[in-house]
Amino acid sequence: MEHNSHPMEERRTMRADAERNRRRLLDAATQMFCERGLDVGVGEIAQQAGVGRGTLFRNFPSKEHLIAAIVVERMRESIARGREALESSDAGEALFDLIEQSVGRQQTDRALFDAIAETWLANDEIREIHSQLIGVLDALVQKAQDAGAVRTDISAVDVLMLIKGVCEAVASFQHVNHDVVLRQLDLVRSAISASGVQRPLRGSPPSLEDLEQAKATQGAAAPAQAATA
Amino acid sequence: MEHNSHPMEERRTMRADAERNRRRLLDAATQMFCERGLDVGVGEIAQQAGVGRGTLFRNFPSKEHLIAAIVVERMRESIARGREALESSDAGEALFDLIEQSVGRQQTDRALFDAIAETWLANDEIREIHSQLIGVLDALVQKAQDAGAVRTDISAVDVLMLIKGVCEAVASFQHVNHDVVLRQLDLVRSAISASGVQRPLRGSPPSLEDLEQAKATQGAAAPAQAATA
DNA sequence: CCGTAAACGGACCGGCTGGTCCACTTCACC
DNA sequence: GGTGAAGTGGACCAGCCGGTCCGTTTACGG
Repeated sequence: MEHNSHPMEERRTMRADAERNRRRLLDAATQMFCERGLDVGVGEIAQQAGVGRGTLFRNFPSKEHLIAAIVVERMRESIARGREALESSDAGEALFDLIEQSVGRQQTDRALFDAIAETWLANDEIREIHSQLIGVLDALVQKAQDAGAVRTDISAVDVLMLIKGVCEAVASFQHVNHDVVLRQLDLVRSAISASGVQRPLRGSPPSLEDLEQAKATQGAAAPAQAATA
Repeated sequence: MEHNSHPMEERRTMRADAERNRRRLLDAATQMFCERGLDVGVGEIAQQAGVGRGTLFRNFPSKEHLIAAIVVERMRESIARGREALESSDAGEALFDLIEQSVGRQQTDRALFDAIAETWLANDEIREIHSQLIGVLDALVQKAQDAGAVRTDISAVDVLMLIKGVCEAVASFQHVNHDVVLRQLDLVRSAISASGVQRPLRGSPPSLEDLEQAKATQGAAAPAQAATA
């Protein structure tokens, strides 16, 4: 037995040190990406994790795979927090809290959302998880709307974009005073809350497809285009 | 002519072809940065402009200088549009329009705001222009507040961050359906409009200094510095 | 026209990046 | 403890990047 597990199965067990190193890599990379953006070098990451570059590339076939792994991990966490929020009795507050939490977590994380945006189509796993995330958010928004806390003409995608907006705005003026962030969050709250709605939003509440389809149309154009002078 | 102009003065006149090439470079770079982000190579830019790399580097001592030049140009345009908006009789609408315009212009421009964020401290000229921009925006917000269209507890910086947020959110999910953008703009409008204010914003209206000071604390790490000029 | 300084462009450079390879170490099972 | 496979790490590679240099071309005043 002993090599009992079929070799064709996914790796059954990793050697303890291997697993530990993988974790270290993930942690170091997460931290460094968050602090310094997506283009920190793999060498630096490996060093920070206390392993050699070879180890990094055995665990993650390419830098992109590493990024993808981190993104997946983070999104799983987000989904978990979303599910938790769904349990709350006050859906409105739960939603606002979730938004605030998300921004707070990403506030110092320059790169994570970037990574999602850049890789989400490239990787099936990420697509899948992303749609789960939207699903949870959608349920929460729905619940908050039913509770009368949130205006009824918005969708989870709208909310997601608001969150991303705040994250990005904050990130790009690095380390703004925390008050500024709180104010932005208050403004978001004011934007989506049910009371004080004066005019309906243009268009109709977008769904996940509205993002994916859009992305597809321009996927081809990216690398091409020679000069033509 | 007289080489009348002192040689130490700024270049008085450029040779016609030189000026034309500079313009081409600027245009090509603007377009490419907007479409494909800040890390398109200088070679490609030069090629697209139909000149050699040498020409590029004579006009702009480094890639960063090129970026800075573009940013300055764009910001000047923004300021002009802001001044125009100030003339309007309906300050509220003028402000909303300006926001919508700004987002619209940047919608396909992945990189411009990035560039501002990354270079604004490094380059005195950009700092100066940026503060002018805030000034104009401030006047407009003020006027809209006096007209009762905009809630009184926000500042130009708040508005700027909102604009940036929408731009970034849109940019990172590249080419989202235009409806989604309009909805975000409506949400912003709803957030900052005077009617329907339910609760005051936390903290106090931030000023330009709140951004700069924040930036300064971490400025040490910046890449600039060598560029004395 | 002609002379010349300005402008040009692309060959070239050093450095850095993501990614590969393989001699060596370590774990885990007997 | 012995043994072999799994795991390791750093030397190494190719390609790309921003930036320089210099022989050639071009605009433009006379």
